[in-house]
Amino acid sequence: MNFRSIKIDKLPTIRRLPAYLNILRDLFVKGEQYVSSSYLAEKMFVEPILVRKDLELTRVAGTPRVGYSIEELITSIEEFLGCSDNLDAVLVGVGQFGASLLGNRGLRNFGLRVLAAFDEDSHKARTLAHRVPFFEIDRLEELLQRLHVTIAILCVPSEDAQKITDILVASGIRGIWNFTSENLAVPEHVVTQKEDLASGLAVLCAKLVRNRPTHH
Amino acid sequence: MNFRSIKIDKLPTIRRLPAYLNILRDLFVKGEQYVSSSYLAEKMFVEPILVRKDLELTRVAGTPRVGYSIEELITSIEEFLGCSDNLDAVLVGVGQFGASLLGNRGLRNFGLRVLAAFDEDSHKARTLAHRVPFFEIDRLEELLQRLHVTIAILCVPSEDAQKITDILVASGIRGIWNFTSENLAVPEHVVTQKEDLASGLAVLCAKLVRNRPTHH
DNA sequence: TTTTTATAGATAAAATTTTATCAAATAACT
DNA sequence: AGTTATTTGATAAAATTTTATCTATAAAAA
Repeated sequence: MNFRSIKIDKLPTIRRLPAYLNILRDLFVKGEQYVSSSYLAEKMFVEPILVRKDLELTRVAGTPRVGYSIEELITSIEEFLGCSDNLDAVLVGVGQFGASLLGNRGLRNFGLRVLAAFDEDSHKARTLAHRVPFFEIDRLEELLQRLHVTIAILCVPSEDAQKITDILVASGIRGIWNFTSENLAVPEHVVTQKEDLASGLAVLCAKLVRNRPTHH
Repeated sequence: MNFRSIKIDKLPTIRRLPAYLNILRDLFVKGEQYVSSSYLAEKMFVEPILVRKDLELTRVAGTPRVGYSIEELITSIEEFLGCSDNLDAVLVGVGQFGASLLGNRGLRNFGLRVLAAFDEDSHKARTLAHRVPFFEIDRLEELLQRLHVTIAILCVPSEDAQKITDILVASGIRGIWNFTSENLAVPEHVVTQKEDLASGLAVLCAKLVRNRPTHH
C-alpha cells in the first residue's frame, strides 16, 4: 500500500448485510420468528453456505433444524454495521439526485438521518418536501461546527468536489459519501466512500454480452 | 450454483473500468497522449500493479518507459465493456430518483441513452427538462415492442417491482438495471443488476468504525 | 424411545483477486 | 555508442472470498 486506503476485510459480506436486513425486517413484520440460510439464499440468489458464512460475521448462532432467530439477527447485524443510530449526516449539493436521497426509504430504514442540506439558494424548494432544513453553502463550515455530524453526503458538481471536501474536512467531518466522479484527497482521519453508478452499468453490460442466447 | 446467476469473472476489474475511462477522457481532452499505470493508480488510490492487471483485460499493450496510449486505451475499454453504443434504455418509474438519472453526466458519458420514460401521469413534468418522451405506464408493453430497447432502468416502488418486471420480460427486455430493493425473478435469457445504496453506506460505516483515532 | 431428517457449523478445498518480484524493453542521458 | 533509469509484462506468491464436505445437533416422525 503506497497510497493510503483503509483495509476492510469481509467487504463483500458487509455489502450484502443490508440486503439481509431488508429481508429479515420483512419477515419480522410478518410475524416470523426463525429463518433458514437456504431461505435467505433463495431470496438473495446466492448459495446457502455463503449466507451462513456471512451471518457468522455477526456472531449469531443458529440452531440446527430451526434456523436463525430473526430478531436476534436483525439487532446483531445492525450492531455489527454500527448503523442503527449515530448516522447523522448533512447533504451537500441539492441537485435532483442529491434531493432524491432525502426521500430514499432504504437509507432511512438504515438509520441515515439528514439534519441539514446545503446548496446555492436556488434549490431550497427541493428540501422542503422532505422537511430538511436548507442553508446556503457559505454557512457550511459555521453550521457543521455546531451540528455534530459525522457524515457528509457529497452530491455537488465534480468541479467543486475537492473544494467542498476541504471545507468538510476542516469542519471536522469524519466520513464523506462521495457521489461525484472525483477521487477525493482527504487526510488520514477522514474516510471516503465513492459511489459510481457507471460501474453498475458496466456490470450490467458485461452480464448482457455473456448472456447472449447464441452462446450455447 | 443451485440458483441461477451468470458468473462474471474479473468483476472487480469491470467495476473499475468506468473510473479509468473518466480519468483517461479527462487526459485526452487536455491533449495528453500517454499515461502510466502509476499515474492512474495515484488518481484511483490503488496500486500501480493493480492498474496494469486491470488494463491487461482490455488487451492493450503499453510500452516500457512511456506508458499506455490514452486514445487506444479509451477505445479499448469502451469496446471491452460493449457500452460505446447500443446502450438504449427506457426508464420505468419517474420518481425524483429515477428522474435524476436522466440528467446524470457519468451515465451519458458512458453511452446510456434513455429513449422513453414511463410512469403514472403525475410525473410527466420531470422528464420534460431532460427532453425524454414520457408515457403512461399502461403503454409500456406496446411501446417496447416498437422501440428495440435492450435495457430497462427500474425505479418504481418496490411493491410494483416484480409486476413491472414481468411486463418488461414479456416485452423482450434483455437487461434490467434494478434500483428497487426487490430481488427480481427473471427467466434465463434476461439479466439483472441490482443497485443498493445502503450497501455503500454500510461500507462507509465499516470504514468509520475501523478508522477511529483511538485505534492506535 | 428410536430413527429419520433438516439445518447449522467446523474444516478443508477451490476459485478469485490482489500484491510482489524480477526480467525485458525503451527512452533519455552521458 | 554505451549506460542508466523508468516502465511494462510475465510469473509467482499471498490474501481473500466462495464453495464443498462432513459432523453434530435438534426437531419431528415412527
